[in-house]
Amino acid sequence: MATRKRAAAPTTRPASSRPRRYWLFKSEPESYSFARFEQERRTFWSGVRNYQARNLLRDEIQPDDGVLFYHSNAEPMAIQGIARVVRAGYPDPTAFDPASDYHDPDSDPADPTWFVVDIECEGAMPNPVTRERCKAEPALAGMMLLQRGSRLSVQPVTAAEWQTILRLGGQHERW
DNA sequence: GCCAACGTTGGC
DNA sequence: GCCAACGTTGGC
Repeated sequence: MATRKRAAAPTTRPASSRPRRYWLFKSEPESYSFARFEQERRTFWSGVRNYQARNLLRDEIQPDDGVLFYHSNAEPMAIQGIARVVRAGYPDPTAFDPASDYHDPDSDPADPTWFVVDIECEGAMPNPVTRERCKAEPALAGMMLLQRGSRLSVQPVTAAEWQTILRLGGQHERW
């Protein structure tokens, strides 16, 4: 730092002034389905054990951001609905729970390795947007989800992709 | 720091 | 069930 001041300037802008961003969260329905999420209405997105995804959960994903809920390893593979981020990243409690499938004994509660965000259900797609449908849509050709070898379970979605998917899903009035 | 072995993800 | 792609681990 070039100079020292008694009070440092804020290093981040308030979340409210930041444009809304969009994300896609993958879940295998056998593990956690959109139907269950719809019933529960709110959940914390636990169990992510990949550093790239962790960085997004910890640093980038903010309240009011939009989330596409995608079923992977499923029939059909599809974006089933949308959610809204309601709490920014905080340490993943399952990492500290020896009884959890996601337990990570190397994660120190004083310096946590893994993070979650809270999301709230905004509703199912009237027409779930299948992976096949996405692949057929030229506007979605650049989607991370569709890139060869892409397997990030929490990934960014552009505003244009978001709008396209909501339109295809019949949800475009909502946001 | 390299890289081979291994484990996982997830579409097909 | 197969296997390509990717991430992690650990010996050196």
